[in-house]
Amino acid sequence: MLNFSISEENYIKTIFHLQQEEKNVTTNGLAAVLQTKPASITDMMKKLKQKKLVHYQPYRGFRLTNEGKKIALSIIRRHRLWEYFLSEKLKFSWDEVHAVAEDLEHVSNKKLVDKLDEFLGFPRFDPHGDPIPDSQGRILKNQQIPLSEMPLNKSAVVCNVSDQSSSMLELMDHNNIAIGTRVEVKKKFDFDHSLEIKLRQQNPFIISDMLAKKIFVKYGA
Amino acid sequence: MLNFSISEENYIKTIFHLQQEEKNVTTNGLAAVLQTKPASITDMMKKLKQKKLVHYQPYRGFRLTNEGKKIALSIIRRHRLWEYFLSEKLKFSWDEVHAVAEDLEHVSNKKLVDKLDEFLGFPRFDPHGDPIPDSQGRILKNQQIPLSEMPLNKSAVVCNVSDQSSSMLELMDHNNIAIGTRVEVKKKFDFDHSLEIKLRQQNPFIISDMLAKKIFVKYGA
DNA sequence: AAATAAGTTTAGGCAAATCTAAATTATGAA
DNA sequence: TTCATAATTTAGATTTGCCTAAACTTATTT
Repeated sequence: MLNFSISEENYIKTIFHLQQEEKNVTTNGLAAVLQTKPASITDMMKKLKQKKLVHYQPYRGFRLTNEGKKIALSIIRRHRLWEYFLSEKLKFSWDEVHAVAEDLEHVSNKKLVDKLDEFLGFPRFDPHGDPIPDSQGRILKNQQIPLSEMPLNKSAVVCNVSDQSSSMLELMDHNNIAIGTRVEVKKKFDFDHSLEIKLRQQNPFIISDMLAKKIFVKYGA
Repeated sequence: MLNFSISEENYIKTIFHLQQEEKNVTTNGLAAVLQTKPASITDMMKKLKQKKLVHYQPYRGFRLTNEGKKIALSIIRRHRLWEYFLSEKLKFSWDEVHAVAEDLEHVSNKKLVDKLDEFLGFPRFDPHGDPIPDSQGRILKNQQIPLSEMPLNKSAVVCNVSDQSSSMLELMDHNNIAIGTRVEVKKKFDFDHSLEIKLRQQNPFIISDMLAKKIFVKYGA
């Protein structure tokens, strides 16, 4: 596997995430996420197409090739292993790890990454609950469901948050919800789809549908 | 302290090391070490002068300003902390850590570096025996002497190796000499200044003057 | 089906970091 | 002191990644 620039890696990684949602990734869509201009996207797509990392026809959007996906997974592996390290070993709070890992993920020495994995005890989920690809790029699927889809009175644990904006994190923090928090849905309101939830040792309180859709939980654990 | 490009950081760090030896660093000298062309050095010196990181007059060589030295020390701090981490925690062999740390050192997040320092227990020497600057840029001086200058029959510990070429490392490895190895000089030969040395549980053997000048030891420890 | 709006690409430029080749400055030997 | 050589700088290109503005394609609306 060849070496890629930081810029190329950021494009590849972001396309990977975007194409989980939509069939094809669009120029404007990617530009918005990468905080850059559509023209820059087109330039890079030409380059990545030439390197056979994306399928791309002008005006038709793009997707990663299998080779592109492999590379994306190796970048995501690095990112999430560093997040785990920062959280578990350096005691960063879980909302700080992402930004720091954005830099560390571009150090692409394979031996470093594999030894880090070993040092951490081969964790398969990062502090946000996202799966960490193994050295072959394989990921375990954990069947997470959004809080909004939970049945009433069944206990589960928060394992993933699909929005890492600071406004989101602020709200989570204010409500004392974090990765690992045990939660139960007590009631659902038809009017605005808001939910009443209960955390351990706390009185129930109400959260919006919008928030509940972004908090993912897993039974057990 | 502002942010610098990877390229700028490599120039600053290398000038710092070179100016320990010589009064002024030269264009050709720096070009040789950085594996680049003299013209590139001149370009960068103009930029670093403008940023007040080097004293530079055309044709007269250059040195770091105090500000430049501060930045150099922070880069060296990162480099050596990562070396320590790689060696101590990830079990890299001591001749592998340098190359990997070359990449990690450019992640300049201050909180990351300070937390890493804390996680490692605030070590003050890296696996090569070089001092690690603290968060204020202060370094402990350890009085190392080259093996070639040791008195006879006095025991000391290898703590530094001033040449990290693979040919050097190969020779060290072949002779079972590593950082931390306890060593004693048994005899010095006037003819070619070669030395007979003895390691723990081994028969004495002879090494060249050239090698002995590059291996540094410290008493005690 | 044509017109318009939205999305995308092209063309041309800029800054960083590098290069080669030519010009300039310094140095030390005769 | 002058001159040849070595060291350094300048001038002009190149590559990467980004930009703006203009041109073009696609999709939508009437």
